[in-house]
Formats: sequence, structure tokens, C-alpha cells
Amino acid sequence: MSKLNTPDNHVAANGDRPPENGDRQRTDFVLEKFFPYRVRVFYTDVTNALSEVYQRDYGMMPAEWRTMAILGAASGGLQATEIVARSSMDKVVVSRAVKRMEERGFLMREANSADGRSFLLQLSDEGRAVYEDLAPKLLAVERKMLQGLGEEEISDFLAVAQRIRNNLANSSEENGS
Amino acid sequence: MSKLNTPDNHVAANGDRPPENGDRQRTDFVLEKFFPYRVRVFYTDVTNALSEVYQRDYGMMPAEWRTMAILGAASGGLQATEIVARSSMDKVVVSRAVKRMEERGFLMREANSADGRSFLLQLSDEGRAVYEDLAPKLLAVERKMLQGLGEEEISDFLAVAQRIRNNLANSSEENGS
DNA sequence: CGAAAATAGTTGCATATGAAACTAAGTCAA
DNA sequence: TTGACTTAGTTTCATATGCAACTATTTTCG
Repeated sequence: MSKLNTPDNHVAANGDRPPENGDRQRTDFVLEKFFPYRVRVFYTDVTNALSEVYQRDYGMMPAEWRTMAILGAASGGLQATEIVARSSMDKVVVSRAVKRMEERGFLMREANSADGRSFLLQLSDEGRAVYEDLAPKLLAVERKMLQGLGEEEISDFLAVAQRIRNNLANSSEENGS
Repeated sequence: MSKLNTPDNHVAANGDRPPENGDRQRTDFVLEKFFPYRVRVFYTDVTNALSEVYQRDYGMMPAEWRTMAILGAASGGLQATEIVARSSMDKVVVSRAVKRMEERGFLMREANSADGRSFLLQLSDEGRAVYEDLAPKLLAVERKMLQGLGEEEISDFLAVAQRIRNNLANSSEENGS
């Protein structure tokens, strides 16, 4: 997934040359009306509203908070792999978040007797206290951003988002080139 | 805006200590149901669908494409500041995107006779050809992601997104700490 | 069994990012 | 006019990111 921003090792399908196209069709493309642009602007606001809280209160970064959110809800220890699966974060990102959280005393790793390659992760008492402090605050941010919206509006919104995701997932064909 | 991820120079409102909270309230927080989490997953898919195209075809990165999108729609030359304003990107990001696009021959900078601090930017013929190639492809991706959705569903979706943004913008109070 | 393939997690590298500092140019007002 | 302030844009620096390569286990199967 996501192979964004890899400037020079791209293998351009057409050798990076623009098509010979001197006729100036003046394509009518307006960024401000472009759906993905609006999604980005929306996403940026949403994600900043959250990170303000955990960044301000505990200097945590998004990956750390997400890791904490998963561990906080779990009963026993979890493997890093499960966090990767459930957070949809890259495994490198999870690895580093875990490392940092361990350094800060927010989580503990124990050897996994069932599999010597992995560790079982869980929040320390301190980490759990942070979680118990943060989770309600972040739920409050969620409540705030959704205030004035009905259940149905929200579920419709999410349903549309899901349909869009499905549209993108089904077949990578026909998207140019 | 966005002061994400600044691990160690944060000034924690409470000195980074978790609250003394030994009572294990088992906050019911489920990441997968958390609205902002879903927004992120959605956003990631949307943005990846686009960047796949301009990254694959021209090795461009998001900031470059967005800069191009704005310049492509403009008639005369624009200042970088206008691109910043209209793209909602950081000015550093725009500065570097412009530099790279100039190096690649996609845009031209001329001195701005009206203001010696700034330059007027516009697409070169080559840049315009790329734009004319990419814009329809990206509009096709947009069409694809929205396929099967009615006008109204889309406008409702965007309206909800806007209301959420408004909810977040109005007053930074009451979000914890 | 034992070699090949798969998996968990880490690290190296190349690059993206943004805040803050900086330079240069313009504006404002005494 | 000239000094203070503002603005445009760039650079520096510290950090985030993700792919690919790596180590260390575990699984698979001939």
C-alpha cells in the first residue's frame, strides 16, 4: 500500500515525458471542488483535533496513541502483529511506537512463550493510567466534532465512506495511463 | 496548525505524569468504532488512489500535483502565497514543490514587477501538457470512487464533513486537560 | 529430519515534513 | 526619510515515514 512520495525511484509508465499535447484544452479542474481535496482538508482538521490532546498532555504521537488505544481495550497481552492488523498502521511504525512507549514506561513487553519471535505487549500501570485519562478526553473530542449530528446522519456518512472505499478497492483497472 | 509529533520539546500541561488513577475503570474505547479512526482509514484510501496515478505516471508527489492543479486552472501567473492559501499546504511544502517542479521543467518563475519579494508562477508548456494529461485521469479516479452515489448523497456527505469542521473550529474549549 | 519458505520484529536508508530562524523586500507612520 | 513592522519565500534542523534488507525464529513438506 501507500507508495507515496518516492521521487526518483519511480518507474514511470511512460518514461516521465508528458504527452505531446499542444492544444491547450483548458481542462476544467478546480481543486477546491475536487472531492479528494475536500476529504484531505476534512481529515486534517479531524486528526489535528485529536493529536492536539495527546500531544499536549503526554507528548505522544499518533502511532503511540493508537497503540495505546488498542492495548487499553485488550484484556491480555497482544503481539505487535495484532496491533498492526487492528490499527492499519505500518509495522515499522508500530515497532517504533512500542519502543518509545516502553522507554517511557507506558508498556511492558514479555517474551511470548508460545512464539519466540514475538513479544506480548500490555500497558503498564502508568500506561493504563494515561489511557484512562486520555480515552475519555478523546471521546469528548469525538462527541464535540459530532455534536448536532443525528445518529442517522453519522451512519449515513460512514456508509458513504465505506462505499467509496469499496469503489476504490474493487479493481484497479480503468484509472488511466 | 498541526503541531503533530514533536516528541521531546512538548510542554506537557501536567508535566507528563499520568494522573494517579489506580482504579482501572476499563474505559470502553474501541479504536475500530472511533469516528476519527474511520476517517483516517477512509482518507488513506482516497489519497492513495490519487497519488498512485501521479506518482506512477510522473513521479510527482502530492504537493507537486496540488500545485500543478492550482496553476493549471489559473489564467495568469500566481504567487506562491496564493497557492499556499488555496491548497491549504504549508508554505515550506509549496516552496519545495515549486522548486522541484521548476527543476523538472514543469513550471516557470518570473520576477514579479509589482513585488520584488515574490515570483509569478505558471506552468511551462511541458507542465501544462502534464496537467492536461493528469487532470482527466484524476477526475476519472474521483468519478470512480463516487460511482453509484447520487448527487445528494455526495452533497450530504460533504455537508456533514463541513459541519464537523465547524464544530471543531468553534471554540477550542472543553476538550479536556 | 533438515532445507526452504514464511513470519515477527528491527534497522538502515532515503526522503518528507513542519516549526522556527533567516533573508530580502515592502509598508507604515512619525 | 528612516526605523519598526510586516510579508514572501528559503533554509536549517529535528523528527516522521515507509520500503527494503536484515536477524531470528517457526512452519512446511520432501
